[in-house]
Amino acid sequence: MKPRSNKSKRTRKRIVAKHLADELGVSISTISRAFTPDTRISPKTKAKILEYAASIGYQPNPYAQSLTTQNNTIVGIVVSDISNNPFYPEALARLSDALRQAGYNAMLFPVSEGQTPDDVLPQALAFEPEFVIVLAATVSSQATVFAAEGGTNLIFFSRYVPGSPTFSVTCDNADGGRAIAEHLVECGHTRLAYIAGTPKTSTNRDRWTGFSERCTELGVTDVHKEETGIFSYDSGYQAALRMFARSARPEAIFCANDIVALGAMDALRGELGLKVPDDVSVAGFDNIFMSGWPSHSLTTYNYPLEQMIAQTMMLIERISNDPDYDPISVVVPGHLVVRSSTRARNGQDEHPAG
Amino acid sequence: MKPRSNKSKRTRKRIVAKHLADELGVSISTISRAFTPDTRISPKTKAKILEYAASIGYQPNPYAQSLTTQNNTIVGIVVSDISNNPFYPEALARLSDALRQAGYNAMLFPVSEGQTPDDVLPQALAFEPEFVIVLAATVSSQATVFAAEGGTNLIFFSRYVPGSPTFSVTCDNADGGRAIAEHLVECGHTRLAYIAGTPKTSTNRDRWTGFSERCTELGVTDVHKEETGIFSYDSGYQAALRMFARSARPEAIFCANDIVALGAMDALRGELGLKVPDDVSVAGFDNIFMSGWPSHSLTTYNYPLEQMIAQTMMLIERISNDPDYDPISVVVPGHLVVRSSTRARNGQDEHPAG
DNA sequence: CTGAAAGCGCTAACAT
DNA sequence: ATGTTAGCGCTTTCAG
Repeated sequence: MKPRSNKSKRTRKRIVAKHLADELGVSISTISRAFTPDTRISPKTKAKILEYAASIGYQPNPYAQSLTTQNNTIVGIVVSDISNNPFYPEALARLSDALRQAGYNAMLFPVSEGQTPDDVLPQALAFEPEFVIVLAATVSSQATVFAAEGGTNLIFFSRYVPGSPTFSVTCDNADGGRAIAEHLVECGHTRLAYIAGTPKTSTNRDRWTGFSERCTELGVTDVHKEETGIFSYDSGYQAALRMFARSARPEAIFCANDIVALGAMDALRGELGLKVPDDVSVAGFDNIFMSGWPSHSLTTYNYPLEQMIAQTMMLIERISNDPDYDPISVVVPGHLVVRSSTRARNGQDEHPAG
Repeated sequence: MKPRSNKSKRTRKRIVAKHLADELGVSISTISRAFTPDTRISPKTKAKILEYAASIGYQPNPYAQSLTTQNNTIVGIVVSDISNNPFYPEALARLSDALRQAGYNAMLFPVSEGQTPDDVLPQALAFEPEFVIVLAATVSSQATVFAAEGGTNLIFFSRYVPGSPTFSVTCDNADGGRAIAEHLVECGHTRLAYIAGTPKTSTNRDRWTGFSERCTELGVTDVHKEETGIFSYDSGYQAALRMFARSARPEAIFCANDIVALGAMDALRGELGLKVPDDVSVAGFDNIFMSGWPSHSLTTYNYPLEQMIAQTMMLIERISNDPDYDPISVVVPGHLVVRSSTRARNGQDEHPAG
């Protein structure tokens, strides 16, 4: 975190509070008060100062502010495998936007290849942010403790650490798995299959759990699980090929996410010459924008990104107002989006559930 | 940029240099020297300090550092319409990764709906970053001046401001347009069309210019230009429908980017029942990962993201070492990627040009 | 090679 | 309502 050499261009002259004070014939404190809410200052002088400041482009130095007030506007965002799922970048974009609108500044801490979130978390903690949002990654409980000691709240977005008392905002993955199970069974399918994503992730685990449990409840026991190493197009593609190379072919496939589903679908149609949904139904999870394209028109479970962002911001506000607010897991439900990749029964069709 | 209320959890006790000084029986200055390169300090004490610091997780306060040294590690990244093109998020992710590896910290400044980059740039400038990278957006020359006055270097990524002396790193859009033109003509097409993207962008303009100019050079004069308001799937979809509602249908279409091309392709195949490339050839620009999917297998021009990031980092290093380095425009060439959305002639096929 | 002292730009008591 | 003073945690002369 050490400052870099920064030879000034010409003679970079920064405008500081003293300049305004001299120019307007007031003290430096008064300048400060004009920029600090809930402080005693006459509206007249405040207006005068603000106006002059705007005209010359003065803004209080945030580093000095942080130093004196002992707090700052920075929220760290730790992200990993961002380009793997087209949904993460959007989450990142919206999150940082929401943060900015709430007066925070998002600082990005990408986890590079070969690194773990634990490697980059300290860098984020150096800025002593009130919050660090961990997006699509897991962090050791060790690191969690470090953060807590520094007074930083870790918020897991779209992931959670089971058993560990941390803040998290996730999609209701189990409910999604259940919804898909119901839908496929309703379509009349009895030989089902699941194509998995990254094994150790909570998303993968919970989607499978919800799916298989609901299947059992509905009396469907022929549910195959096909493992893959990772959430990816190619994973889905290869998994589908493997499954259909066997004799017992499924009638319907639920994929761990849309990307995997899209891959599976392309393998089924392109490589195996099967028709979707006539020969096999395919469903995904996330409802990424490509899933709505006519080329795939994928049935899926909508990932409630908007609400998750909103919940995250609410959480941040709550914690900010009450530092002793206890860790909670916010689980946001999504909804089924039926398109034409699953066999429609009785004229049932696009059924916009939300 | 004003600090937010931040009541401490329990009694948040930050570790500061004085603590180490007391504990190790040295002065604060010595602690500082242990973390500052090129300073006189005995290797022994330095090692002792660094070791102890690591054990208790001490890091110098970056705010204090910035205040005293008058420089910082922050690089602002101004981004807009990030979710419109799946390529931007990747650029963002890689850029911030590269920055971090170079010792910088990426701070995100998203341009929200209804805002312009000019609205958020001041927020970035408040942190007095040495650099602000402007991604996929344009900034008024007015704002450019403000930045320069504060000593901040603006670097346009994937955009440039014609005529204005600024730093920019762009893809060779004109070359790409030319390459596609050559390819389509080589395929034997004579009635060509271009589906545009966001009108005022340099990417859209340059791709069209290169394309149309090369067509002319090659003696092909029947080139239609179909405008759209924006780079999007739907733009491509609708534009294709409009074009094919007319009597003079093109034989080949070059789309301003892959997203537009994918939309056009789906309209052609799904809605109009045409075959690609048998009835019409379609080419895009960017080579986003979906373009390689079997479902579309789109011929395109590879966007040299990797090299552009590398060039950007080189630029940053140069400017950092020589603050009077004059503004330059770095233009990075990509290469043609032929897939099966364009009619192959003489057994010509996937021809990996890079 | 190390310590003491000054000061970066600002905010927050404390006076007035 | 405004000015004065004392730091925030660090780096950097300047002494030694």
